[in-house]
Amino acid sequence: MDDGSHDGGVRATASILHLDLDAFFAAVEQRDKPSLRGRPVIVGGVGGRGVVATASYEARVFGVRSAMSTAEARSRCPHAAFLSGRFDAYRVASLAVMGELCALSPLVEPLSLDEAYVDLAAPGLDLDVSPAGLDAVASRLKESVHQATNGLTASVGIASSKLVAKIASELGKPDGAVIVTPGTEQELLVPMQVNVIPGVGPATAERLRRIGVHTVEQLLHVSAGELVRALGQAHGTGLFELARARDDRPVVSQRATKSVSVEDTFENDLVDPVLLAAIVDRHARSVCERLVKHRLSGRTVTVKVRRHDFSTHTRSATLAGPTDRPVLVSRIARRLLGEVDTSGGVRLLGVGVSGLSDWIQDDLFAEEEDAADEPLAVPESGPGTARPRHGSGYPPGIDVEHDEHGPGWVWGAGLGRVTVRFETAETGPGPVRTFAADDPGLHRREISVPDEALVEAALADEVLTVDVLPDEVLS
DNA sequence: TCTGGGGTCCTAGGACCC
DNA sequence: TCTGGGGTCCTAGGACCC
Repeated sequence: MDDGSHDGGVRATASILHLDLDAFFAAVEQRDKPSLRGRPVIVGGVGGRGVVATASYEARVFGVRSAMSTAEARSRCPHAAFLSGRFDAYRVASLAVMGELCALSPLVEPLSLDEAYVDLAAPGLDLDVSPAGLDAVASRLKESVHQATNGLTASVGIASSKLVAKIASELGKPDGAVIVTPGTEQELLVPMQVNVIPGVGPATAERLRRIGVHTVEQLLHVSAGELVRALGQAHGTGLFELARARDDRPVVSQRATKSVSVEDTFENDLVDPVLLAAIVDRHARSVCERLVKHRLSGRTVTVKVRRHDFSTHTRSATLAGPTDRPVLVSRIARRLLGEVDTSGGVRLLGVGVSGLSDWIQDDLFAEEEDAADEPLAVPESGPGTARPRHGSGYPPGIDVEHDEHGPGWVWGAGLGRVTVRFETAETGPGPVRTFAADDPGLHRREISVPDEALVEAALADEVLTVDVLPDEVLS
């Protein structure tokens, strides 16, 4: 590759901007409630097991930091205002900020409610990236964020890479802007502690300390091989490059969601299995609500248990096809919970779904209504594309995940036959049967017929999935 | 005074297939 | 009869980020 840049793909111009709102949650509270201005404000969990999400600068003077337990924050700063947070308000403010960023460039990558990267050299954009030009960009942006949010301040870093832009915005805090001239990145990093590099947390810092590394300068003297030995392949080679300010990660605007989860830490440890199962149900419902809202479904259900001693355990199971059904997620999650010893008390309980698909059968139906004359496509994904339907008279105790495409889909596809595959989560694929597609009672009647796989599943209280597939897909 | 909730990515071992 | 190696999927745990 010969594009004039040989520094691990780092750009020749400072065209990546990182914006970070100052003490965001606390700043929104102070903005909306004048009596809090100039006072220490701490937003986070206010219960006995809460932690600090954001401390205002007035509270930081007393040593209060993010991720500190609220109990410790109270002892350090008893006169602070402790607030549990108003996420709707934070979301509104965040959207306003992201709007200003999108006005600056079409390529914006939000990292959280209060942080984002912006590509100042996005295709079609013709910004002045000279030092004077970047100064103007930064001050105009800070001003427009201030306006759009009714008074919030942000810090801005601009550099030739994500790594350095982020470190630069941190240096600018609060309410500042730091522009790093291309070519000077390395000298900026060298005197810093290794933990300024994003990805170097307490565990990595401790491993580095053990090989005598505290600063970036010292990190430069460690070979790639030695770093890989100490930190593993990905982290080792990654850190070797970052220490040299070599970072060619692009700004990526939309990243797909990989998982959805809900968890809850209890004021007191719970032991009652009935209560725990009820909480699993509640979490499963709320996870599925969010899946539906985002038009997603997922194949892998995970239960997370943090026990009285803070040890954390997960159990997961993967279905043949994706689901967004609370009863199914709940059923599996309950079973997984049963595999964990909870007799000593449970501190935290969570339910998550991953292995997400962005399609569900409802999408297909909706499209078909709009384009009824289009040939009906069979989803490439194969099994598990059918939308579940409730109350179809299955044998008691059997939960059917996938069932019955309905006439609009399978029959409209003009196929002569459909294939039904019986499958349980435990035993894998069961019998495969083919039916004439024009039998209107086919699914209901066949599924009601006692079938070995069905009976076994019912007796074992297992999850049953029935995939309805056109012949071509199955073969 | 013990350690939130929502995520992402990585590692390592085993199963399974070619 | 013995000996493989690579790729993919799944599971459990851990580090890290805001």
